[in-house]
This record gives sequence, C-alpha cells and structure tokens, in this order.
Amino acid sequence: MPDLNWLNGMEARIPHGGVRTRFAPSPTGYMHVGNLRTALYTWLIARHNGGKFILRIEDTDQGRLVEGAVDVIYRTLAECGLDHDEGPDVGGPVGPYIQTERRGFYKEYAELLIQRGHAYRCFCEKTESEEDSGNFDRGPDPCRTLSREEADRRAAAGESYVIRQKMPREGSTTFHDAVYGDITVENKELEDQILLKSDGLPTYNFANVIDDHLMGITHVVRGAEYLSSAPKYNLLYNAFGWPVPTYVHCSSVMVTDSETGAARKMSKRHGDPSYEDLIAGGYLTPAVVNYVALLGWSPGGEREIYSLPELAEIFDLRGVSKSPAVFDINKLTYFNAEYLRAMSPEDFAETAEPWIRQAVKNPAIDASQIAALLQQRTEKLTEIPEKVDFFDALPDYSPELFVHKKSKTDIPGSLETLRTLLPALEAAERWDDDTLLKLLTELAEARGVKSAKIMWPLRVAVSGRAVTPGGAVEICRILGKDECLRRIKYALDKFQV
RNA sequence: GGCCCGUUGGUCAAGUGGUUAAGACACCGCCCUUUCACGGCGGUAACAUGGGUUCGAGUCCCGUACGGGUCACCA
Repeated sequence: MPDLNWLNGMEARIPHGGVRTRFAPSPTGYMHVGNLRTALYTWLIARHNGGKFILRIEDTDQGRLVEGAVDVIYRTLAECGLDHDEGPDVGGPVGPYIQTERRGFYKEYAELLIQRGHAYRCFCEKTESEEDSGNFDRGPDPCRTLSREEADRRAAAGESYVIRQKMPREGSTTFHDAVYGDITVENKELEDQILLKSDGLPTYNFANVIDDHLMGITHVVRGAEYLSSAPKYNLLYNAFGWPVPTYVHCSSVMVTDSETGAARKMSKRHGDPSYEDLIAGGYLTPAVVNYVALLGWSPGGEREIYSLPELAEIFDLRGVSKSPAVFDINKLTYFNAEYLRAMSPEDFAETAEPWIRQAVKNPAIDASQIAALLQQRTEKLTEIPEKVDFFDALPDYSPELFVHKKSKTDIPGSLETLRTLLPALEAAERWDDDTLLKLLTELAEARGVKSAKIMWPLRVAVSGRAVTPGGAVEICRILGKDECLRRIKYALDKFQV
C-alpha cells in the first residue's frame, strides 16, 4: 500500500514558481541532429524565461544500455553550451536524476493508481504467436476481470506481473500543445498501456509523467512521435490530480535518402550524422547549433546568424514549425563558412593549424601564413589538407596545366616565361609580397603583357595545381626563395623539349 | 489498415483575408580579380488538389491526394 507520508514528502520537494525544462535522453550513445535540436529548444525555453534546465537520464530499458553513452550526452551538451542546472553529475533538489535510481518511486505511484482504480495488475503472458504477428486484436482484457483480492494474492505469491493503466472506454480526451494546439482523441482508441514492467522498472510512458511532475517541469519538450501518447499522459496527470505541464512537441528532423531520394526520419541505423560526426566532418559547434536552431524554427526576420545567447534572447515558441524539416547539409556548410570567415585571423589560424599540419609536415613552412590564405576559401575544415598539401611536396602535374585561356598562356610560352623569371627571382634581395609583386608586374610591363600571363605559369610551377588558395605571390612568399627556385627549375628541366 | 498531425520554389522559410507571395541555401549568368574563393549585381524557381464561405483567400471550412507519426514489458 502506498505510503502517504512518503508521497507527501515527495510533493513537498517540488519547486514552484519559475520555468523548469528538462532534456531527458535515453543513453544510446548517439546524439543525432534531431536530439540536439530538442535539447537546444528545451534549453532555450528555460534560458529565455530565466528558468532552470535539467538533465535526466532515461535508462529504464535494461536491454539497450550502451557503455559510455551518458558521456556522449554530457560532452555534446557541454560543447554546445547547453549547460544544465540540475542533473546526475551536478545534483539538485529533486534527484536522483537517473531513472534506474528512482525505481522505488514508480512502484509507489503505480500502487497509488491501483488503489484509486486507474490501474491494475496484469498476469497474462503474451503468447509466442502474438509476439510474432505483432498485431493482434486486443479485445477485452481478461486481466480486468480479475478481482483485486485475486490479483493481490497472486502478486503476494510472487508471480511476476505488469501494471497497466486502465483507460476509459467512452468519451474523449483533449490535450493542448503549444505548437499543435488542441488535439482530441476518442478514449476507445487508447490502449491500456503498461506502466510498470515485470522487471519492476517503469515504461517511458509512466516514468515521464511521474518524473516531470516530481521534478516540477513546466514545459515538456519532446519529439512529435509522442503526440499520439499525450492523451494517455493527460489521463495519468488527471488520475493523480496533478497539473498538466505545457506540452511542446517538435516535428521530426528528416533527411533526404541518398539512394531513394525520398525524405525520411533521421536515424542512427542509416548512418545519418550525429553531432560528433559533424564535428569530425569539419563543422564548427556554433555553426551547427545556429543551423539546427533554424531547422524547424524561425525568428521571423531576415537575419539568420545568431549566437547562443542571442537565440536565448529571442526564442519564441510561436516560430516553431509543425511540419517536419529536411536537414540540408548544404545550408549547414554555408553557415559553417560564415562562422569560419567571421573568426578573427588568430582564432582561425589556431583552428586551422591542426588541419594544415595533417598535410604540411615541413616545419619550415609557416602554417599561420597558410591559414591566412585559407580563411576566405574554406567551408569545412576537412577540406583543408587537400588544399594545402602542395606546400609540403610538389605534386606530379601535367604541363597542360600551363594552358589557360583567360590568361592567354600556353606550354612553350609559359616555359619561356619561367626561364626569364628565374634569374630575376634569383636576384631578388628581399622575399616579401611587395617585392615579388613589383618584380612580377614590372616584368609583365617590360614584356608588354598582362600580369596574369606571368602569374599563371609561376603559380602552376610552384604549386603544381590549377587551383590554389592564394595567388603566385603569396605561395612564393610562404614557400621561400630556395624552394620556389627549385620548383621552377624542376618545371624547366622536366618539360623542356 | 485505424487514429493523430502536416502540406508556400530542390531545401530552410516569412506570411495571421486585400503583397508585384519576403529572405536564405543550392543552381545559372555578369562584374571584380593573380587561379580559386570572398565580395557586388542579376536570373530560373512555390501557395498539393477540388469544392465552399467572402466584395476579396496562401491565409477560414469540407472533401481528395500525398507525406509524416503512432498502434512494444523501446524510448
């Protein structure tokens, strides 16, 4: 029998007054973009209202525990700046914050529900055929005909059982959602869902109601997949006589299937990107956060770039979209490029250096100088190594690279240019941009040609590439005089007819 | 299949009965230019559909189609 003193004690702990939201992931070891967005919106609601953001771990499925999964959650939230005020690691007034550590609580409340006639013990086992077919006609539940005394007797005898919620068979239930508005469902559509499993742990459907109430959660933010269960939660709140929190259901984040071209929900199984995948893929955390915020939510104006504090300032539930949004890696890439370009040169250099060093091992080459060339031309950090590897070693290249229509260059002409260039460069006393540019433009003037006709062959000779970050002058400067001359001589030796 | 939700360009989206239906990404073109970028300018492209209501409908109502969700001792 439920212990009234204990129940009252639990009620007494519940904070009242301010906004309290919670992110309640199950530890699967994977935070995909949809999860991240839910966490973000939840955090934004709390921060916008000066409220508390709580982390709760929903680990009631013993069969799906993943080693280290909670760490992924902590790390992702922390990196994204979604700090929590209460949680397993920092504690708080309504703990514990891990559901398996609260297992006794749920039992108590389930018993209370039985006592009030809103739930019942169920001893029936599913048959194998039922499990196989997956859809069987529920019909009137035989357990419901069990007398309470009989059920108590079998429970006392140690028979394993589950506790089910007793749904009304008539009438309808209406709930309100901040995004979707009022939704009404016929009660006869509602199943007598399991509240407490035979292992003594609650199902999500029960635990979320108990914990959200006991933790004083004011805004319940979750994915739209829970929309169809919401009437059952309302019935539960009502059965306990508890106030119903504000529901905020968020539509799914979709992704275009690379094979079928159709939109489908993001999933781990299909290898859709998790937060960590995106970071490993060369994306910046604030860019990801900014992009994800706008996936299914609009602040209304034309502006798109917002920092996390700015988002907290302006976040408004009214801008949350009802329809599923398709994750567009192209647009994320654009956001990333914007963030990269907006960095200070020093910050960018620091960020880019490890990526540059993946390709450029030569310590004589100054990575920060390369970074300066890269900043306006980089969309993702991952594309850096392939852009700068020529600084480390001249790649094999075809003399065809010397042919460029716009610069009006061809192979013999380019080699001729390099031949004249060589002694002029050898004679250079200084090796900086101004000197080099002056030298090259004067040479072009002396020969009566456009500077491009000089620049193109030189850049190809020192880089072995048709496309490079920066032009001939910058590349020569970074490479240094000796290496430049060496590469020019190499071109002359190799392609001389 | 039942129930619930949704539907503005390829994508994200503004729009709350009267607009030439914003803006962004992507794409295309031009300019700038020492290649490529950056930047600037311009362009292609949308209210799923049929009925209502209304002087007037992307905006309100109904049907249809399409899409999504859900129907577990998973969350």
